[in-house]
Amino acid sequence: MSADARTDAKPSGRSSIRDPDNNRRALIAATLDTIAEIGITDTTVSKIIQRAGLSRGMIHLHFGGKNQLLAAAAKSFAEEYFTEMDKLVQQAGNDPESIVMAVVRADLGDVLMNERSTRIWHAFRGAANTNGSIALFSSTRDKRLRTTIHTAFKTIAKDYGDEDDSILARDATFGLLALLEGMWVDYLSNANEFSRDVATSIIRRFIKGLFPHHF
Amino acid sequence: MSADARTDAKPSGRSSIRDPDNNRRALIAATLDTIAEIGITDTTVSKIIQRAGLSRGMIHLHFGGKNQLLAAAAKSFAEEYFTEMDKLVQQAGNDPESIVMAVVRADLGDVLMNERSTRIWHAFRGAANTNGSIALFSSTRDKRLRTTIHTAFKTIAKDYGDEDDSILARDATFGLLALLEGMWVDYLSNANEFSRDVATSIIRRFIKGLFPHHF
Amino acid sequence: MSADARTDAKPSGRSSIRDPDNNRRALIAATLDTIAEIGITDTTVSKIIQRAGLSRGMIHLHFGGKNQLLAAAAKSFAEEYFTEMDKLVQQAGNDPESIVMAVVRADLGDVLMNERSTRIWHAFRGAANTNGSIALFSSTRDKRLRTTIHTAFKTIAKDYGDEDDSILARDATFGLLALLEGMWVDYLSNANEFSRDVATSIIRRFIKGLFPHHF
Amino acid sequence: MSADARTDAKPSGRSSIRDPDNNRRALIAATLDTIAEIGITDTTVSKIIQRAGLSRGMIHLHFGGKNQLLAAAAKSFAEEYFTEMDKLVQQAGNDPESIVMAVVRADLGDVLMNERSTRIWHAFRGAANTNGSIALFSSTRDKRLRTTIHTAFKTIAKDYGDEDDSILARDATFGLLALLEGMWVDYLSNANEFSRDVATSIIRRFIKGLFPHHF
DNA sequence: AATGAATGAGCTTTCATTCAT
DNA sequence: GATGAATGAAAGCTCATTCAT
Repeated sequence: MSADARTDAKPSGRSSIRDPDNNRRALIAATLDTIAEIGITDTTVSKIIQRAGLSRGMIHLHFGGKNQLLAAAAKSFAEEYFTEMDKLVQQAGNDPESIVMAVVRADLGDVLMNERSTRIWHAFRGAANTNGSIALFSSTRDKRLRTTIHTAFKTIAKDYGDEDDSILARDATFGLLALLEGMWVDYLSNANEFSRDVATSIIRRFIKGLFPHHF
Repeated sequence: MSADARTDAKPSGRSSIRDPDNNRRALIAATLDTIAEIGITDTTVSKIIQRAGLSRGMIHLHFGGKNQLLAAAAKSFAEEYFTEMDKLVQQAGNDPESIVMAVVRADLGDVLMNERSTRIWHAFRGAANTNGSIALFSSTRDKRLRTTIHTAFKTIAKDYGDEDDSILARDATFGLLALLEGMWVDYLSNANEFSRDVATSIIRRFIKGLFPHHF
Repeated sequence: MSADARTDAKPSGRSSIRDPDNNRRALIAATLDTIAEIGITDTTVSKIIQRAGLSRGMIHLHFGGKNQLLAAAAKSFAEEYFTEMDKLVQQAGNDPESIVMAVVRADLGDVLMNERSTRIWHAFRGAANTNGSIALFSSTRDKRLRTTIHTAFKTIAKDYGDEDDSILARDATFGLLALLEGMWVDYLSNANEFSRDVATSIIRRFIKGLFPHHF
Repeated sequence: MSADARTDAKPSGRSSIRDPDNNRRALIAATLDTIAEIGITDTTVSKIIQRAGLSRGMIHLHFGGKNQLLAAAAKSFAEEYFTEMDKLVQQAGNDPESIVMAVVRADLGDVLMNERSTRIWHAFRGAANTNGSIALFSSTRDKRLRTTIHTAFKTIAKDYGDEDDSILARDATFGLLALLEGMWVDYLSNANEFSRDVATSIIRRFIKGLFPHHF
C-alpha cells in the first residue's frame, strides 16, 4: 500500500532506479530469504546484496551496518506477521470464542506458518539471547498475541464461576501460546508430516478441557 | 575417577595434561558454556579454547574441526538431557500417570530447564535447519520423549472407550510435547517471570481436559 | 595510460589504489618475484602482499585464493615468455634456418633465460605434477615452441631426401627441445659458469650433425 | 646388501620391531613415495608417518626434523640412482663407446626413468634453489655422470684430430647431459607418449653428428 | 544516493615440533 | 628407542566495514 501511495505522490523520472525505500525493502526481503535458506550464521553481507542485486555499500548507507539490517529484518518480519494476523482476527467478528479460534487458525495457516516463516522465526529466536535489538521484535509476537487472547479468554471465563476467573484466563492464555509455539517447533522439525487440521483439533481439545461449554 | 587416581600420583599444576578424554569433555563443556553465554554465532574457536584453558590445536586434534566440535557438543547436550530424564522417570514407578507427570516435572525442573539449557537448546535449534549433524541430535529430544509419553497415554486412553484410543493418545502426546516445547520458549524469553509451578499446573489442567478421570 | 592520467589528477601517495588491473599485475609480479627468491613452498600470502605493498584481502578479491593466484602467475609467466619469443622469431625472417637459430638464441638469451626465469620455471614444473592449473601453462611452453621448430625443420629436411623427412624433422625437433630444456637446467644449477655462447655453439653442432648442409 | 649383512650379524630377539636403521629407511621410502604422489609442497610429516606406519616423533628422533629428512631422502634418491647406474655401466665393458651408450640406456631405462623417479627428481630440483641441503644431492647426479661421460668422450675425441680434442669432448659431454635432462622433462610431461627407443635413437643421432666414425 | 575495490582484524585450520610417558 | 597427545605460530581465508569515485 505504501508503495502504491508513493507512486503517484512523487512521479520522479528515475524514481524506480533510485528509490531508497524500495532498496531498503529489497534488502530486508533478501535478508529474510537468505536466513530462511542458509541460516543466520551463514548470512553474510555478500550473500544478501547478491540476492538483492544491490551494491555492497547500500547496507551501511540505509541501515548503518549488518546488525542493524538484521534488526530491521526482524522488525519487518514481526510486522508482516501481525498485519496478517490482525486482518484475519478482524474478520472473525466480536465473539471471543471466534476470536480465539481465528488466532489459532491464523497462526497455523499457511500464510503465517510455513517453512520460510518457521525457519526465520527460530533463527531469530536463537540469535535473540545475545542480540538485544533482535530480541525486541522476537518477543513482540508473544506479547501482542497474549493481549488479544487473554481478553477473549477473560470474557469466556466469566461463564465458569466456580473458580477464580483471572487464573483460568491466565492459564488458558499461557497454555494456548505455549501450544502454538510448540506447533511451530513441530512444523519446523517436520513440515512434511505436519497436519494443520490435526494441530487445530488438538488445540481445540485442550482448550475445551478448560472451557467445556465452549469450543 | 581417573582424575582422582592422578591426584596422588603427580599433582601437576595443569590438571588436563595428558588426559585426552578429559580434554574432550572440557572442550565440549566450554563450547556449551560459550554458546549459552554469547550465542552460537559468536562462538569462535578462540573463545572456546580460552574458556577451556586448552590449546588451539586440540579442537582439530580431537574433533577434526569446529563444526564437528559443535556437533559433538549437541550430541553431548542431548545425552545429558536424557540421562537426567531417564533417571527421574525411572524413579516414578510404573503407573502411567506417574510417568507422564514425572516427564513433565523433569522437563520443567531446574536441572533440565534453566537459562543455560534453554539458551543452548534454542541456539542449536536455530542452527539445525542448515546443519545436518546438529539437527540429528536436536530432533532426538522429541523422538525419545515422544515414545515414553505415547506409551503411557495409550495405557491411560484405554479407560476412555468412548472414542478411538489411538487418536486420543496421539493427540495427548502431540499436545503435551508442544506444551513442554512452548514452556521452554517461555522460560527462555523471560526466566524471571517464569513459574515452574504455574507451568506444571497449566499442563496438568490441559491433560486433565483429555483424561478427566486421571490427573 | 590510465596511470598517466591519474598522475596529474591526484598524485596520491599510494600508487596502486583503485586500479584493479594494476593491482592484479602487481600481485602476479610479486608472486613471481617471491617464487624466484625463496621458492614456491615458502611463498606465502603474507610474503606476497608484503612485497606488493597491498592488502591481504586483495588476493582473494582478485584471484579467489592463493592457488588461483599461483595459476595466474604461471599463465602470466608463460605469456611473457612467448611475447618475447614471438618478437625475436619474427625479426628473424622467413628462412627456416634463421627461425631455428632465432629460437635458440632467444631461449638462451638473457631476456628469457636468467636466474629469475629459470628458478620460476623449475619451481612451477616441480609443482605442476600435482597442480593441474599450473601444469596447463607449464606445458604450454613446449607445445608452442614445438610447432614453430617442427615447421622449420620440415622445410629443411626436404633437402635431405635420403631418409624419411618426417622422422628427421621429428627427431630434430624432439632433440632441440630436449637440449634447450637441458640448458635451462644447466643454467639453473650453475648460472655463474654457464656460457650462452658455448651453449649456442653446442646446440648448433648437434643440429649440424643432422643437417650437415645447413647451420 | 647392508640389510642382509645385519641379519646374521646381530640376531637380536626383537630386532625387527625396534630396528632404528629399518625405521630410518622406511621413513625415507615413505617420504619419496609421498613426494612422488602428491608433490613436495603437500608432503607433510603426518602424511609421511601415516604411509610409513611409524610414530610422529620418529622423524625428529632419527633425522632431527622434517627438512633433514627431506635432505636424507634426496641423498638416498641420488644414491639409488648411482647404484643402479654404476651397475649397468660396469656391465658395459671398457669400450668408451659402449660406456656412453650404457649411460644413455641406463638413464632412459625403466629402472631409472619412470614416473616416480621423474616426479621426485623434478620436485627436488624445484626445491633445490632455496634448500641448500637438497641442492647438494640434486646436483650430484650431473656431476658424477659428467665425469664418466667426459672421460669416455675424451678417449673417443682423440680419433678426431682435426679440432681441439678437449673442446669436442666438452661439447659432447655438455650436450649429452642436456639431452638426457631434456628427456626426463619430456617423460615427466607425458609419460604415455614417451618412447624410450625414439629417445635413444635421437640421442645417438646427435652424438653421431659429433663423432661420425662412431655410434 | 549509489558503487564496489580495498582494507585488515579476526576467523578456522594446518603443521613442524616438543616432551611426558 | 619409541610414542602420540599437546602446542602455538603461522598459514589461507572470510567478511563487515570504509571511502574515493
